[in-house]
Amino acid sequence: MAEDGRTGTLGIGDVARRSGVAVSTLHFYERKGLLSSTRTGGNQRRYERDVLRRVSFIRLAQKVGISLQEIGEALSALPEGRTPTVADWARLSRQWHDDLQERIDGLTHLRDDLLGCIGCGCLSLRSCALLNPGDELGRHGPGARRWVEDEPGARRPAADER
Amino acid sequence: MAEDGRTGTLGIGDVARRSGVAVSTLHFYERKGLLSSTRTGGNQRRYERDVLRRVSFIRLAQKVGISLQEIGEALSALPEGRTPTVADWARLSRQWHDDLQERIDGLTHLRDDLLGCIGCGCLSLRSCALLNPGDELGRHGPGARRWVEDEPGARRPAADER
DNA sequence: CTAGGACCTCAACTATGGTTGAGGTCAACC
DNA sequence: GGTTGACCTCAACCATAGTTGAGGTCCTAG
Repeated sequence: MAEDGRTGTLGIGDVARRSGVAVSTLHFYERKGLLSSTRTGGNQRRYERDVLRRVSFIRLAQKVGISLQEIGEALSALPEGRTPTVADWARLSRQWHDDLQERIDGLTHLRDDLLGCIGCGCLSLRSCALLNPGDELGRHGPGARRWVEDEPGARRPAADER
Repeated sequence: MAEDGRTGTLGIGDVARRSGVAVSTLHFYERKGLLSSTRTGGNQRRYERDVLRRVSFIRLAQKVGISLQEIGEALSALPEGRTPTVADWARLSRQWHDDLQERIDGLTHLRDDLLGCIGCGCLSLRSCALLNPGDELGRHGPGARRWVEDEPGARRPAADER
């Protein structure tokens, strides 16, 4: 379908072409509650133009490393029943901005530690700051909880010590 | 098993406790070729002490956002048949450091764009730098290829235009 | 009025990074 | 020498983020 000049609505193919995401991805986002559409009598999706902004926002947030679930929660916090305003988007993006800043700080910290710590081989030492994580980025499960030395002669923890 | 004082080798439980990763994860890493072990007569794994360094390195690299596959490639590029030296680790970590710096640069760029671009609502404009991606972080498939305006009155591309 | 492209649903499949459980063996302590 | 905890394999399962394909319908242009 080409864009409907009268109603200003878009078919899914239009949205895919104009947003750069695959039709299957739009279906997927809709299943996940990130997008919504109305249907024609023939059961085909019609989108309001604001869907393009939503899709842009989703892709952008993903780049920043935010999961679809979190994105969905943020989007669903938008005022219901009306097209989000610039102010709505700005509020959300400020939140993303802060998250982003945190991630940058975490990575920067990690980078500095990497130079000072692994670079010198102390990856093997229990005192290593990197390996006793502040866990800036530890988003994969409980993750690393404890790291000890593996050099002979250094103090060894008792077997039952955590 | 507690650590073997005579041979200096470690059982999988020791490695798990001391590295902070689950036994199942060590199995998994071994299946993926990231770790290796010898076996006792009773088919139980025995690890050299250097495995702790490898595990630390793997977890660290993951934090930096490197996939297990890439980590495996880097590890397999280590000189064969000998325990990696501090210099080997340093070479690898320098590579990670550079990757990390790139990611930081990308995120920083994104953060600045976020303030200047979404913050002002121009997410909807085709000229938006963010939405015509340099794709610093676009690691999810072909990803966004094209983003256009969705405001009435602006130029609209022909239907067959990409 | 018919051909063909666009669209529909649903199920299955991909890859990553693991975890969980069943069923069985090993080994160390009493 | 038996009990118990640590270990083994293998298969199945979880979540995330989608993609692919089968089988069928819609709709628009010629």
